[in-house]
Amino acid sequence: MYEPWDIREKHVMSRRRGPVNKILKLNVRDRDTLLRAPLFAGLPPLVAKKVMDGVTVTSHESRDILFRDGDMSENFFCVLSGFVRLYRLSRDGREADIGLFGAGEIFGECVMFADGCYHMHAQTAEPATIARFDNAKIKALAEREPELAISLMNIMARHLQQARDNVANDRLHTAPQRVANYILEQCPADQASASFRLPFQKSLLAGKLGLAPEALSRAFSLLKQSGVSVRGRIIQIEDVDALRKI
Amino acid sequence: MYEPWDIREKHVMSRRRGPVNKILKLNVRDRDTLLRAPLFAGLPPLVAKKVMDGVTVTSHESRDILFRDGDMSENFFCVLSGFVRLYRLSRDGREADIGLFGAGEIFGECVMFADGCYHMHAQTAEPATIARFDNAKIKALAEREPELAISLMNIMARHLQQARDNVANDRLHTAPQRVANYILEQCPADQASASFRLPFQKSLLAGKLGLAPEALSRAFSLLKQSGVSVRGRIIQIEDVDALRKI
DNA sequence: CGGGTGCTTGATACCGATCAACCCACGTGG
DNA sequence: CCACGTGGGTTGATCGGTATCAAGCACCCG
Repeated sequence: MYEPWDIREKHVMSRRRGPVNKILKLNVRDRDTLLRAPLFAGLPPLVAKKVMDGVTVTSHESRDILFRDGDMSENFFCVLSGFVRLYRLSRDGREADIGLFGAGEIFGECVMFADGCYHMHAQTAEPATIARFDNAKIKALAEREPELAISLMNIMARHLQQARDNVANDRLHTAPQRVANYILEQCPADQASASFRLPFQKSLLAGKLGLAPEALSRAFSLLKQSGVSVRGRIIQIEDVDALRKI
Repeated sequence: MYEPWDIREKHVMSRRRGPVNKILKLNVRDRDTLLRAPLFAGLPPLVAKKVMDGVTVTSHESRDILFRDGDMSENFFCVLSGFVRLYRLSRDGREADIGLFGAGEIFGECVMFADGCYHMHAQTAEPATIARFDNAKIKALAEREPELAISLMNIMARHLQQARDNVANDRLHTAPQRVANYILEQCPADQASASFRLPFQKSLLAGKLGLAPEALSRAFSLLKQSGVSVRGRIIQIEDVDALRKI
Protein backbone atom coordinates (compact mmCIF):
# COMPACT_ATOMS: atom_id res chain seq x y z
CA MET A 1 0.00 0.00 0.00
CA TYR A 2 2.71 2.44 0.93
CA GLU A 3 6.08 2.10 -0.69
CA PRO A 4 9.33 2.18 1.26
CA TRP A 5 10.19 5.54 -0.23
CA ASP A 6 6.82 6.97 0.68
CA ILE A 7 7.18 10.24 2.49
CA ARG A 8 4.54 9.23 4.99
CA GLU A 9 6.79 6.48 6.28
CA LYS A 10 9.11 7.77 8.93
CA HIS A 11 11.84 5.83 10.57
CA VAL A 12 12.04 5.87 14.32
CA MET A 13 15.36 7.66 14.16
CA SER A 14 14.30 10.41 11.82
CA ARG A 15 13.30 13.76 13.25
CA ARG A 16 12.30 15.43 10.02
CA ARG A 17 9.21 17.02 11.40
CA GLY A 18 10.12 17.85 14.92
CA PRO A 19 9.93 15.38 17.80
CA VAL A 20 8.56 12.36 16.00
CA ASN A 21 9.18 9.98 18.83
CA LYS A 22 9.94 11.21 22.27
CA ILE A 23 11.38 9.06 24.99
CA LEU A 24 8.97 9.27 27.85
CA LYS A 25 8.91 8.41 31.47
CA LEU A 26 6.62 5.55 32.33
CA ASN A 27 3.57 7.31 33.69
CA VAL A 28 0.92 5.78 35.94
CA ARG A 29 -1.51 5.17 33.15
CA ASP A 30 1.00 3.36 30.97
CA ARG A 31 2.25 1.41 33.94
CA ASP A 32 -1.29 0.33 34.55
CA THR A 33 -1.74 -0.76 30.94
CA LEU A 34 1.42 -2.81 31.23
CA LEU A 35 0.39 -4.49 34.45
CA ARG A 36 -2.89 -5.57 32.87
CA ALA A 37 -1.12 -6.88 29.78
CA PRO A 38 -0.88 -10.65 29.32
CA LEU A 39 2.87 -10.48 29.80
CA PHE A 40 2.36 -9.49 33.42
CA ALA A 41 -0.69 -11.61 34.10
CA GLY A 42 0.36 -14.23 36.59
CA LEU A 43 3.67 -12.65 37.47
CA PRO A 44 4.40 -12.24 41.20
CA PRO A 45 4.82 -8.53 42.01
CA LEU A 46 8.52 -8.97 42.61
CA VAL A 47 9.11 -10.46 39.18
CA ALA A 48 6.83 -7.93 37.58
CA LYS A 49 8.96 -5.23 39.12
CA LYS A 50 12.12 -6.71 37.66
CA VAL A 51 10.57 -6.96 34.21
CA MET A 52 9.23 -3.45 34.45
CA ASP A 53 12.61 -2.23 35.53
CA GLY A 54 14.41 -2.08 32.20
CA VAL A 55 11.49 -0.84 30.13
CA THR A 56 11.73 2.30 28.02
CA VAL A 57 8.74 4.10 26.59
CA THR A 58 8.55 6.04 23.35
CA SER A 59 5.79 7.97 21.67
CA HIS A 60 5.29 7.86 17.94
CA GLU A 61 3.19 9.50 15.35
CA SER A 62 1.34 7.51 12.75
CA ARG A 63 3.32 5.43 10.26
CA ASP A 64 6.55 5.41 12.20
CA ILE A 65 8.71 2.43 11.39
CA LEU A 66 9.73 0.63 14.59
CA PHE A 67 11.94 -1.92 12.92
CA ARG A 68 12.59 -3.35 9.51
CA ASP A 69 12.90 -6.76 7.97
CA GLY A 70 16.50 -7.84 8.44
CA ASP A 71 17.26 -5.61 11.43
CA MET A 72 19.06 -7.19 14.33
CA SER A 73 16.69 -7.51 17.25
CA GLU A 74 17.59 -6.19 20.66
CA ASN A 75 14.09 -5.47 21.87
CA PHE A 76 10.61 -6.71 21.95
CA PHE A 77 7.65 -4.45 22.50
CA CYS A 78 4.33 -3.85 24.16
CA VAL A 79 1.75 -1.47 22.76
CA LEU A 80 0.57 1.01 25.37
CA SER A 81 -1.74 2.96 23.09
CA GLY A 82 -2.49 3.04 19.39
CA PHE A 83 -1.92 0.17 16.98
CA VAL A 84 1.12 -1.44 15.46
CA ARG A 85 1.11 -3.38 12.24
CA LEU A 86 3.57 -6.16 11.35
CA TYR A 87 4.02 -6.84 7.67
CA ARG A 88 6.23 -8.31 5.00
CA LEU A 89 7.23 -6.80 1.69
CA SER A 90 7.40 -8.68 -1.58
CA ARG A 91 10.20 -7.90 -3.97
CA ASP A 92 7.90 -5.69 -6.02
CA GLY A 93 6.87 -3.64 -3.01
CA ARG A 94 3.48 -5.07 -2.14
CA GLU A 95 2.74 -5.52 1.55
CA ALA A 96 1.18 -8.38 3.45
CA ASP A 97 0.06 -7.85 7.03
CA ILE A 98 0.94 -10.62 9.45
CA GLY A 99 -0.17 -9.05 12.69
CA LEU A 100 -1.99 -6.13 14.24
CA PHE A 101 -1.51 -5.27 17.87
CA GLY A 102 -3.36 -2.91 20.17
CA ALA A 103 -2.97 -1.68 23.73
CA GLY A 104 -1.56 -4.32 26.07
CA GLU A 105 -0.35 -6.62 23.33
CA ILE A 106 3.20 -7.87 22.90
CA PHE A 107 4.97 -8.07 19.55
CA GLY A 108 8.42 -8.96 18.30
CA GLU A 109 8.93 -11.38 21.16
CA CYS A 110 9.45 -14.48 19.07
CA VAL A 111 12.61 -13.18 17.44
CA MET A 112 14.68 -13.48 20.59
CA PHE A 113 14.00 -17.23 20.64
CA ALA A 114 14.73 -17.65 16.97
CA ASP A 115 17.59 -16.20 14.95
CA GLY A 116 17.75 -12.75 16.56
CA CYS A 117 16.83 -10.92 13.41
CA TYR A 118 13.40 -9.52 12.51
CA HIS A 119 11.73 -11.07 9.51
CA MET A 120 9.14 -8.37 9.15
CA HIS A 121 8.53 -4.65 9.34
CA ALA A 122 6.72 -2.97 12.20
CA GLN A 123 4.90 0.30 11.72
CA THR A 124 2.58 2.32 13.91
CA ALA A 125 -0.84 2.58 12.33
CA GLU A 126 -1.87 5.49 14.53
CA PRO A 127 -0.15 7.78 16.94
CA ALA A 128 1.10 5.32 19.53
CA THR A 129 3.10 4.84 22.68
CA ILE A 130 5.29 1.79 22.85
CA ALA A 131 7.11 0.04 25.68
CA ARG A 132 10.38 -1.56 24.80
CA PHE A 133 12.01 -4.49 26.62
CA ASP A 134 15.57 -5.68 26.42
CA ASN A 135 15.76 -9.12 24.82
CA ALA A 136 18.90 -10.28 26.55
CA LYS A 137 17.75 -9.13 29.94
CA ILE A 138 14.27 -10.62 29.74
CA LYS A 139 15.56 -13.86 28.32
CA ALA A 140 18.03 -14.21 31.15
CA LEU A 141 15.33 -13.31 33.63
CA ALA A 142 13.00 -15.90 32.14
CA GLU A 143 15.55 -18.58 32.93
CA ARG A 144 15.46 -17.68 36.58
CA GLU A 145 11.78 -16.86 36.95
CA PRO A 146 9.54 -19.65 35.71
CA GLU A 147 6.43 -17.48 35.88
CA LEU A 148 7.93 -15.16 33.30
CA ALA A 149 8.81 -18.08 31.06
CA ILE A 150 5.24 -19.33 31.32
CA SER A 151 3.92 -15.87 30.47
CA LEU A 152 6.09 -15.73 27.38
CA MET A 153 5.04 -19.19 26.33
CA ASN A 154 1.39 -18.29 26.77
CA ILE A 155 1.88 -15.26 24.58
CA MET A 156 3.73 -17.11 21.85
CA ALA A 157 1.20 -19.93 21.92
CA ARG A 158 -1.60 -17.45 21.40
CA HIS A 159 0.28 -15.71 18.61
CA LEU A 160 0.92 -19.05 16.97
CA GLN A 161 -2.74 -19.88 17.06
CA GLN A 162 -3.63 -16.49 15.64
CA ALA A 163 -1.17 -16.92 12.79
CA ARG A 164 -2.56 -20.36 11.99
CA ASP A 165 -6.07 -18.97 12.20
CA ASN A 166 -5.02 -16.52 9.53
CA VAL A 167 -3.66 -19.20 7.27
CA ALA A 168 -6.78 -21.31 7.57
CA ASN A 169 -9.05 -18.30 7.23
CA ASP A 170 -7.31 -17.15 4.07
CA ARG A 171 -7.41 -20.58 2.53
CA LEU A 172 -10.94 -21.57 3.46
CA HIS A 173 -13.05 -18.44 3.43
CA THR A 174 -14.10 -15.81 0.93
CA ALA A 175 -13.91 -12.11 1.67
CA PRO A 176 -17.47 -11.79 3.02
CA GLN A 177 -16.93 -14.86 5.20
CA ARG A 178 -13.73 -13.47 6.66
CA VAL A 179 -15.43 -10.21 7.42
CA ALA A 180 -18.40 -12.00 8.95
CA ASN A 181 -16.00 -14.04 11.10
CA TYR A 182 -14.25 -10.91 12.27
CA ILE A 183 -17.52 -9.25 13.15
CA LEU A 184 -18.66 -12.32 15.07
CA GLU A 185 -15.42 -12.38 17.05
CA GLN A 186 -16.20 -8.86 18.23
CA CYS A 187 -19.72 -9.71 19.31
CA PRO A 188 -20.66 -11.30 22.61
CA ALA A 189 -21.88 -14.73 21.60
CA ASP A 190 -25.13 -14.74 23.52
CA GLN A 191 -26.94 -11.75 22.10
CA ALA A 192 -29.39 -11.73 19.22
CA SER A 193 -28.27 -8.38 17.90
CA ALA A 194 -25.17 -6.35 18.58
CA SER A 195 -23.25 -3.27 17.68
CA PHE A 196 -19.67 -2.19 18.12
CA ARG A 197 -17.12 0.32 16.98
CA LEU A 198 -14.11 -0.60 14.85
CA PRO A 199 -11.02 0.19 16.90
CA PHE A 200 -9.05 1.20 13.80
CA GLN A 201 -9.38 2.28 10.19
CA LYS A 202 -11.10 0.05 7.70
CA SER A 203 -7.98 -0.15 5.60
CA LEU A 204 -6.22 -1.73 8.58
CA LEU A 205 -8.97 -4.28 8.95
CA ALA A 206 -8.67 -5.03 5.25
CA GLY A 207 -4.95 -5.70 5.66
CA LYS A 208 -5.51 -7.84 8.72
CA LEU A 209 -7.97 -9.98 6.79
CA GLY A 210 -5.71 -10.22 3.77
CA LEU A 211 -7.95 -8.08 1.59
CA ALA A 212 -7.58 -4.99 -0.52
CA PRO A 213 -9.59 -2.09 0.94
CA GLU A 214 -11.95 -2.30 -2.04
CA ALA A 215 -12.67 -5.93 -1.28
CA LEU A 216 -13.52 -5.08 2.32
CA SER A 217 -15.83 -2.36 1.15
CA ARG A 218 -17.61 -4.75 -1.20
CA ALA A 219 -17.83 -7.38 1.51
CA PHE A 220 -19.52 -4.89 3.83
CA SER A 221 -21.99 -3.87 1.17
CA LEU A 222 -22.78 -7.52 0.50
CA LEU A 223 -23.29 -8.18 4.21
CA LYS A 224 -25.98 -5.49 4.26
CA GLN A 225 -28.26 -8.18 2.87
CA SER A 226 -27.58 -10.18 6.02
CA GLY A 227 -28.48 -7.36 8.34
CA VAL A 228 -25.08 -5.77 8.87
CA SER A 229 -25.09 -2.01 8.65
CA VAL A 230 -21.93 0.04 8.65
CA ARG A 231 -21.71 3.77 9.18
CA GLY A 232 -18.22 5.06 9.65
CA ARG A 233 -16.62 2.86 12.25
CA ILE A 234 -19.92 1.81 13.79
CA ILE A 235 -21.07 -1.67 12.87
CA GLN A 236 -24.53 -2.95 13.74
CA ILE A 237 -25.61 -6.57 13.44
CA GLU A 238 -29.32 -7.29 13.37
CA ASP A 239 -29.16 -11.05 13.68
CA VAL A 240 -25.94 -12.53 14.98
CA ASP A 241 -27.11 -16.09 14.37
CA ALA A 242 -27.97 -15.35 10.77
CA LEU A 243 -24.48 -14.00 10.26
CA ARG A 244 -22.98 -17.19 11.61
CA LYS A 245 -24.47 -19.11 8.72
CA ILE A 246 -22.66 -17.15 6.03
CA MET B 1 -9.64 -33.27 -0.07
CA TYR B 2 -10.78 -36.21 2.02
CA GLU B 3 -14.08 -35.96 3.79
CA PRO B 4 -14.52 -36.86 7.45
CA TRP B 5 -16.51 -39.92 6.49
CA ASP B 6 -13.86 -41.06 4.03
CA ILE B 7 -12.98 -44.70 4.63
CA ARG B 8 -9.30 -43.93 4.31
CA GLU B 9 -9.45 -41.85 7.45
CA LYS B 10 -8.99 -43.96 10.53
CA HIS B 11 -9.21 -42.75 14.04
CA VAL B 12 -6.42 -43.64 16.38
CA MET B 13 -8.76 -45.70 18.49
CA SER B 14 -10.25 -47.74 15.67
CA ARG B 15 -8.91 -51.21 15.00
CA ARG B 16 -11.00 -51.97 11.96
CA ARG B 17 -8.19 -53.50 10.02
CA GLY B 18 -6.10 -55.19 12.63
CA PRO B 19 -3.49 -53.44 14.73
CA VAL B 20 -3.69 -49.97 13.20
CA ASN B 21 -1.58 -48.37 15.89
CA LYS B 22 0.51 -50.43 18.20
CA ILE B 23 2.00 -49.11 21.36
CA LEU B 24 5.70 -49.69 21.09
CA LYS B 25 8.68 -49.66 23.35
CA LEU B 26 11.07 -46.84 22.69
CA ASN B 27 13.82 -48.51 20.68
CA VAL B 28 17.36 -47.24 20.25
CA ARG B 29 16.76 -45.74 16.87
CA ASP B 30 13.69 -43.78 17.98
CA ARG B 31 15.46 -42.73 21.14
CA ASP B 32 18.24 -41.41 18.96
CA THR B 33 15.80 -39.48 16.76
CA LEU B 34 14.32 -37.93 19.86
CA LEU B 35 17.66 -36.91 21.31
CA ARG B 36 18.55 -35.12 18.06
CA ALA B 37 15.19 -33.37 17.96
CA PRO B 38 15.10 -29.63 18.72
CA LEU B 39 13.16 -30.33 21.88
CA PHE B 40 16.19 -32.05 23.37
CA ALA B 41 18.85 -29.82 21.86
CA GLY B 42 20.43 -27.95 24.72
CA LEU B 43 18.93 -30.07 27.46
CA PRO B 44 21.32 -31.37 30.10
CA PRO B 45 21.28 -35.20 30.06
CA LEU B 46 19.54 -35.30 33.41
CA VAL B 47 16.67 -33.15 32.22
CA ALA B 48 16.52 -35.01 28.93
CA LYS B 49 16.13 -38.20 30.88
CA LYS B 50 13.22 -36.77 32.84
CA VAL B 51 11.50 -35.58 29.67
CA MET B 52 12.11 -38.90 27.99
CA ASP B 53 10.74 -40.70 30.97
CA GLY B 54 7.02 -40.28 30.41
CA VAL B 55 7.05 -40.70 26.66
CA THR B 56 4.92 -43.29 24.91
CA VAL B 57 5.43 -44.38 21.33
CA THR B 58 2.79 -45.50 18.86
CA SER B 59 2.95 -46.69 15.30
CA HIS B 60 0.35 -45.68 12.77
CA GLU B 61 -0.57 -46.45 9.23
CA SER B 62 -1.23 -43.71 6.73
CA ARG B 63 -4.18 -41.36 7.31
CA ASP B 64 -4.64 -42.16 10.96
CA ILE B 65 -6.26 -39.33 12.85
CA LEU B 66 -4.20 -38.42 15.90
CA PHE B 67 -6.56 -35.81 17.25
CA ARG B 68 -9.48 -33.73 16.08
CA ASP B 69 -10.50 -30.12 16.18
CA GLY B 70 -12.20 -29.56 19.52
CA ASP B 71 -10.58 -32.50 21.35
CA MET B 72 -9.23 -31.81 24.79
CA SER B 73 -5.46 -31.90 24.72
CA GLU B 74 -3.50 -34.06 27.13
CA ASN B 75 -0.50 -34.63 24.93
CA PHE B 76 1.84 -33.07 22.52
CA PHE B 77 3.83 -35.06 20.02
CA CYS B 78 7.10 -35.64 18.26
CA VAL B 79 7.32 -37.33 14.90
CA LEU B 80 9.81 -40.20 14.93
CA SER B 81 9.24 -41.31 11.36
CA GLY B 82 6.80 -40.46 8.59
CA PHE B 83 4.87 -37.21 8.30
CA VAL B 84 1.99 -35.64 10.16
CA ARG B 85 -0.30 -33.04 8.71
CA LEU B 86 -2.20 -30.43 10.74
CA TYR B 87 -5.28 -28.99 9.11
CA ARG B 88 -8.56 -27.21 9.63
CA LEU B 89 -11.92 -28.03 8.14
CA SER B 90 -14.36 -25.50 6.77
CA ARG B 91 -18.04 -26.02 7.40
CA ASP B 92 -18.48 -27.43 3.91
CA GLY B 93 -15.73 -29.99 4.38
CA ARG B 94 -12.81 -28.43 2.57
CA GLU B 95 -9.42 -28.75 4.26
CA ALA B 96 -6.65 -26.23 4.78
CA ASP B 97 -3.22 -27.42 5.87
CA ILE B 98 -1.56 -25.39 8.58
CA GLY B 99 1.48 -27.52 9.26
CA LEU B 100 3.47 -30.49 8.06
CA PHE B 101 5.94 -32.19 10.36
CA GLY B 102 8.60 -34.81 9.71
CA ALA B 103 11.02 -36.82 11.81
CA GLY B 104 12.28 -34.96 14.87
CA GLU B 105 9.64 -32.25 14.75
CA ILE B 106 7.26 -31.35 17.55
CA PHE B 107 3.58 -30.61 17.02
CA GLY B 108 0.59 -29.83 19.19
CA GLU B 109 2.78 -28.18 21.82
CA CYS B 110 1.17 -24.76 21.70
CA VAL B 111 -2.18 -26.02 22.93
CA MET B 112 -0.95 -26.65 26.45
CA PHE B 113 -0.08 -22.98 26.78
CA ALA B 114 -3.35 -21.81 25.30
CA ASP B 115 -6.83 -23.09 26.05
CA GLY B 116 -6.06 -26.79 26.32
CA CYS B 117 -8.18 -27.76 23.37
CA TYR B 118 -6.95 -28.53 19.87
CA HIS B 119 -8.08 -26.17 17.16
CA MET B 120 -7.09 -28.41 14.30
CA HIS B 121 -6.98 -31.96 13.12
CA ALA B 122 -3.82 -34.05 12.97
CA GLN B 123 -3.43 -36.89 10.56
CA THR B 124 -0.54 -39.11 9.55
CA ALA B 125 0.30 -38.59 5.92
CA GLU B 126 2.34 -41.79 5.71
CA PRO B 127 2.91 -44.76 7.95
CA ALA B 128 4.46 -43.09 10.98
CA THR B 129 5.74 -43.59 14.48
CA ILE B 130 4.88 -40.92 16.98
CA ALA B 131 6.17 -40.06 20.43
CA ARG B 132 3.65 -38.67 22.86
CA PHE B 133 4.40 -36.42 25.85
CA ASP B 134 2.18 -35.63 28.76
CA ASN B 135 1.21 -31.95 28.74
CA ALA B 136 0.76 -31.58 32.48
CA LYS B 137 3.99 -33.33 33.30
CA ILE B 138 6.13 -31.47 30.79
CA LYS B 139 4.59 -28.14 31.69
CA ALA B 140 5.33 -28.73 35.36
CA LEU B 141 8.83 -29.85 34.49
CA ALA B 142 9.40 -26.75 32.37
CA GLU B 143 8.74 -24.62 35.43
CA ARG B 144 11.55 -26.30 37.29
CA GLU B 145 14.00 -26.77 34.44
CA PRO B 146 14.71 -23.54 32.59
CA GLU B 147 16.52 -25.32 29.76
CA LEU B 148 13.33 -27.16 28.93
CA ALA B 149 11.36 -23.93 28.97
CA ILE B 150 13.89 -22.37 26.61
CA SER B 151 13.64 -25.37 24.31
CA LEU B 152 9.88 -25.07 24.18
CA MET B 153 10.09 -21.36 23.54
CA ASN B 154 12.56 -21.93 20.71
CA ILE B 155 10.22 -24.43 19.15
CA MET B 156 7.17 -22.22 19.44
CA ALA B 157 9.07 -19.23 18.12
CA ARG B 158 10.11 -21.20 15.09
CA HIS B 159 6.58 -22.46 14.54
CA LEU B 160 5.28 -18.93 14.84
CA GLN B 161 7.68 -17.73 12.21
CA GLN B 162 6.73 -20.60 9.93
CA ALA B 163 3.06 -19.82 10.30
CA ARG B 164 3.65 -16.16 9.52
CA ASP B 165 5.82 -17.14 6.58
CA ASN B 166 2.82 -19.04 5.31
CA VAL B 167 0.51 -16.07 5.66
CA ALA B 168 2.90 -13.76 3.87
CA ASN B 169 3.69 -16.35 1.22
CA ASP B 170 0.03 -16.94 0.48
CA ARG B 171 -0.74 -13.28 0.29
CA LEU B 172 2.27 -12.12 -1.71
CA HIS B 173 3.18 -14.90 -4.07
CA THR B 174 1.57 -16.80 -6.93
CA ALA B 175 1.63 -20.56 -7.17
CA PRO B 176 4.83 -20.76 -9.27
CA GLN B 177 6.55 -18.32 -6.90
CA ARG B 178 5.59 -20.36 -3.85
CA VAL B 179 6.85 -23.52 -5.47
CA ALA B 180 10.09 -21.81 -6.51
CA ASN B 181 10.51 -20.58 -2.93
CA TYR B 182 10.01 -24.05 -1.58
CA ILE B 183 12.53 -25.51 -4.01
CA LEU B 184 15.07 -22.86 -3.10
CA GLU B 185 14.64 -23.60 0.59
CA GLN B 186 15.64 -27.18 -0.12
CA CYS B 187 18.74 -26.22 -2.06
CA PRO B 188 22.08 -25.33 -0.55
CA ALA B 189 22.44 -21.63 -1.30
CA ASP B 190 25.93 -21.72 -2.72
CA GLN B 191 25.58 -24.08 -5.65
CA ALA B 192 24.82 -23.18 -9.24
CA SER B 193 22.70 -26.25 -9.89
CA ALA B 194 21.12 -28.69 -7.52
CA SER B 195 18.89 -31.69 -7.22
CA PHE B 196 16.91 -33.23 -4.41
CA ARG B 197 14.17 -35.67 -3.64
CA LEU B 198 10.78 -34.61 -2.32
CA PRO B 199 10.40 -36.19 1.12
CA PHE B 200 6.66 -36.69 0.63
CA GLN B 201 3.91 -36.85 -1.96
CA LYS B 202 3.27 -33.93 -4.24
CA SER B 203 -0.26 -33.63 -2.98
CA LEU B 204 1.16 -32.98 0.49
CA LEU B 205 3.42 -30.29 -0.87
CA ALA B 206 0.43 -28.75 -2.60
CA GLY B 207 -1.46 -28.61 0.68
CA LYS B 208 1.52 -27.17 2.52
CA LEU B 209 1.76 -24.40 -0.06
CA GLY B 210 -1.97 -23.73 0.02
CA LEU B 211 -2.55 -25.04 -3.46
CA ALA B 212 -4.78 -27.60 -5.09
CA PRO B 213 -2.73 -30.53 -6.47
CA GLU B 214 -3.60 -29.39 -9.97
CA ALA B 215 -2.14 -25.97 -9.33
CA LEU B 216 1.11 -27.51 -8.08
CA SER B 217 1.29 -29.62 -11.19
CA ARG B 218 0.81 -26.59 -13.40
CA ALA B 219 3.38 -24.63 -11.44
CA PHE B 220 5.93 -27.38 -11.97
CA SER B 221 5.26 -27.47 -15.67
CA LEU B 222 5.64 -23.71 -15.85
CA LEU B 223 8.93 -23.87 -13.97
CA LYS B 224 10.29 -26.18 -16.65
CA GLN B 225 10.91 -23.00 -18.63
CA SER B 226 13.18 -21.88 -15.82
CA GLY B 227 15.23 -25.03 -15.81
CA VAL B 228 13.39 -27.06 -13.21
CA SER B 229 12.81 -30.65 -14.20
CA VAL B 230 10.63 -32.98 -12.17
CA ARG B 231 10.51 -36.72 -12.54
CA GLY B 232 8.59 -38.48 -9.81
CA ARG B 233 9.90 -37.09 -6.56
CA ILE B 234 13.23 -36.08 -8.02
CA ILE B 235 13.61 -32.38 -8.67
CA GLN B 236 16.55 -30.96 -10.58
CA ILE B 237 17.39 -27.28 -10.80
CA GLU B 238 19.69 -26.14 -13.58
CA ASP B 239 20.27 -22.61 -12.42
CA VAL B 240 19.49 -21.82 -8.80
CA ASP B 241 20.11 -18.11 -9.25
CA ALA B 242 17.75 -17.89 -12.20
CA LEU B 243 15.06 -19.49 -10.07
CA ARG B 244 15.54 -16.87 -7.38
CA LYS B 245 14.42 -14.20 -9.80
CA ILE B 246 10.97 -15.69 -10.37
C1' DC C 1 -5.13 -58.35 -16.82
C1' DG C 2 -8.01 -55.27 -13.77
C1' DG C 3 -8.18 -51.88 -10.35
C1' DG C 4 -6.40 -48.54 -7.33
C1' DT C 5 -3.66 -44.44 -6.56
C1' DG C 6 -1.21 -40.42 -7.68
C1' DC C 7 -0.59 -37.19 -10.98
C1' DT C 8 -1.39 -34.44 -15.20
C1' DT C 9 -4.05 -31.86 -18.59
C1' DG C 10 -7.92 -29.27 -20.33
C1' DA C 11 -12.22 -26.32 -19.89
C1' DT C 12 -14.73 -23.38 -17.11
C1' DA C 13 -16.19 -20.36 -13.39
C1' DC C 14 -15.37 -17.50 -9.75
C1' DC C 15 -13.05 -14.58 -6.71
C1' DG C 16 -10.43 -10.77 -5.65
C1' DA C 17 -6.55 -7.51 -7.16
C1' DT C 18 -5.92 -3.68 -9.76
C1' DC C 19 -6.83 0.66 -11.97
C1' DA C 20 -9.61 4.63 -12.38
C1' DA C 21 -13.09 7.73 -11.15
C1' DC C 22 -15.73 9.69 -7.78
C1' DC C 23 -17.61 11.04 -3.18
C1' DC C 24 -17.28 12.99 1.27
C1' DA C 25 -15.31 15.19 5.39
C1' DC C 26 -11.96 18.09 6.89
C1' DG C 27 -8.53 21.63 7.15
C1' DT C 28 -6.00 25.48 5.03
C1' DG C 29 -5.16 29.66 2.91
C1' DG C 30 -6.41 33.25 -0.10
C1' DC D 1 -16.57 32.59 2.37
C1' DC D 2 -15.05 29.85 -1.10
C1' DA D 3 -11.23 27.29 -3.70
C1' DC D 4 -8.34 23.84 -3.04
C1' DG D 5 -5.82 19.82 -1.49
C1' DT D 6 -5.68 15.63 1.18
C1' DG D 7 -6.99 11.27 3.11
C1' DG D 8 -10.28 7.69 3.63
C1' DG D 9 -13.71 5.28 1.57
C1' DT D 10 -16.86 3.63 -2.21
C1' DT D 11 -18.11 2.05 -6.85
C1' DG D 12 -17.43 0.29 -11.45
C1' DA D 13 -14.81 -2.21 -15.16
C1' DT D 14 -11.37 -5.29 -16.25
C1' DC D 15 -7.97 -8.91 -15.81
C1' DG D 16 -5.40 -12.54 -13.92
C1' DG D 17 -4.89 -16.51 -10.96
C1' DT D 18 -6.51 -20.51 -8.99
C1' DA D 19 -10.26 -23.71 -7.63
C1' DT D 20 -13.15 -26.88 -9.49
C1' DC D 21 -14.84 -30.42 -12.46
C1' DA D 22 -13.87 -33.92 -15.75
C1' DA D 23 -11.12 -36.92 -18.32
C1' DG D 24 -7.05 -39.36 -19.20
C1' DC D 25 -2.41 -41.12 -18.18
C1' DA D 26 1.43 -43.73 -15.65
C1' DC D 27 2.63 -46.80 -12.34
C1' DC D 28 2.25 -50.44 -8.95
C1' DC D 29 0.46 -54.69 -7.26
C1' DG D 30 -2.38 -58.34 -6.73
